[in-house]
Amino acid sequence: MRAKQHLEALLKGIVEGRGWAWPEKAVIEPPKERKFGDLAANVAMMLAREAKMPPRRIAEQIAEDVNNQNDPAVAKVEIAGPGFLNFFLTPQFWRRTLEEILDAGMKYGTSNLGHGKRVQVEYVSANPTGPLHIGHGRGAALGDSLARILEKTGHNVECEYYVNDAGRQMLILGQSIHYRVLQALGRCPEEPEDYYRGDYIRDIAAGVLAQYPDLPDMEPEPAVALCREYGMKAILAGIQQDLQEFGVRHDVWFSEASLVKDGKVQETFADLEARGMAYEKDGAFWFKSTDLGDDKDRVLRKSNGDTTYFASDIAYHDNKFKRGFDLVVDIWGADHHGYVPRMQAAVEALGRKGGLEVILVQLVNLLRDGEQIAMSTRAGKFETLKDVVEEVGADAARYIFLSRKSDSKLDFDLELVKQKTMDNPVYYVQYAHARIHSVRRKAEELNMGPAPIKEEFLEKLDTDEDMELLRILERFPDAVQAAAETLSPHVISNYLQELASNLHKYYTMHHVVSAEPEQCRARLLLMHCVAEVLAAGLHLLGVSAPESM
RNA sequence: GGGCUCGUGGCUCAGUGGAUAGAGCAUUCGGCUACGAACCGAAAGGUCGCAGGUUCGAAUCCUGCCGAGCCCA
Repeated sequence: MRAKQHLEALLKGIVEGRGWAWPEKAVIEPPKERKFGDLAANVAMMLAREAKMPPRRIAEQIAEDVNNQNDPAVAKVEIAGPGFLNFFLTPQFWRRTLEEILDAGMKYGTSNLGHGKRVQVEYVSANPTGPLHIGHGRGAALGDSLARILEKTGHNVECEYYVNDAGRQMLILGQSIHYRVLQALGRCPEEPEDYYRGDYIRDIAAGVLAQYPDLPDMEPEPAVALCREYGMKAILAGIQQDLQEFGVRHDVWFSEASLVKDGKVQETFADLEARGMAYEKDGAFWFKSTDLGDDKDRVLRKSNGDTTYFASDIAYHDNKFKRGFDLVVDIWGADHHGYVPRMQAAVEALGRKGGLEVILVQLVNLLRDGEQIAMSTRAGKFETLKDVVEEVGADAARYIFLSRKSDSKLDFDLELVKQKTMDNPVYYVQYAHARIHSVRRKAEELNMGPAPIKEEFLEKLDTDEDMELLRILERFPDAVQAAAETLSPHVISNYLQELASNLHKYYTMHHVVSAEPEQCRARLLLMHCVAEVLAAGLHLLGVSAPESM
């Protein structure tokens, strides 16, 4: 981060000094190979057209200016390939990273990218009709981690769970429970056409019966309503507990029914109509989504007076923006992807174009020893999130979810995730952290502690492996920022993988405790900083950083 | 039939306009009488689904096709 900024400022001055505009697409980034230096700039190539000169000629002129400036951070600059400027920075420059990490501690990597922008992240939002399954876990891990990353980069974040407590599914839930109540009493009720068959329904039925003994003798309609309310509360309480045990935070639990009750849906209808984005036709009320690129207009209120699911969703998003969020991030299952253009159109119709980001999370394929485990809430066959977390642990589950892009489907093999091998990289990263603490404990027994930031110690960090670790540490803020910009936590897990790998290599090649005292203390300082960054990164993923394993 | 997403070594995945495409697993070989071997080193393994196009340069952008998954009709 610091290195990038430093070079960009330097180069900008030079480029503008020569009368060229700094090209928007110019980048400064670590090259693929170490021999090309610490950071490479492609600015000369980007300028070729404007300057009407071959890229290498431009690069030569820039390099000359760089050399004339005698910048203390730049050891040398080379021109290579089609016109890259390859920068080699001084060890002193890289070592300053340690001071930054010591000063910032767990706050290292924090930035003000978001400028306090208000962001809502809505995730999980599963219907309260059954326990969370493994697919919800993926959305949960992603949403929670994104919230942490956005907060670290200067956004003001609020996490929300939308409770779909108003629709037909809730009626079916009530009917399912009622059916099981009657069945438990041996009354042979008629089997509903469509109902939730999971065992948890029987448990809820037993609970509601214990609390309302006269339930079986009530008229069906109030009885089902009672079952519905009781069941929803019970299931929601279970969901909340599962999420808590998974380490996931929601600030607000927002009820769909409250929107309907408060007349928000009608308000939004009126708003859309006033904007010319909705109309009455054939007794129904329509959203004019074709104006915004959808392939057909969508019904908001059917001719029988019922409002659609989409209608309350529009009202819900309207409400979100009215609560003052600058950006709303929704995390949905990929099976809802057909819904995205419609929702985006609705947001645009409300005058909030660009205010909604939808992240689609692909399916999780749950396996055991390579064999697929069937999942279906309705049929009651699924491995719940709770069971999976109990079996493999929250850390391992979260890390697997967050180490892959959310838009590719994921095989989650319970046996592989339990294994402590590189098939399950969470242990690799955690082990690096634990190892450092093990060294620290050993050093403490000998009354050795990390060196202070002083040149006589710092200059002991002079091997290739020292430099490589320093360069990676320096890049952590870049990784956090990239993760925030692309809403991709897997950028962090990739980074941690690389840092851990280099730490393990360092550990094997350079002994700490048995080195001579100044060397030892310098290395303890470096290791301490690596541990801090590992912990900070793992924290962004919601994964623990154990001191021993 | 229309749409969305994906297609990268045997397997799981990074890389989304830059230099000789990277990791891990699996395979083969090597490394603990020094801080934790849940580790490290080395070898081998790829026409980046296929075909065109855009440009100084394409795994990356565009078009068409093939294949997988999902959604809508």
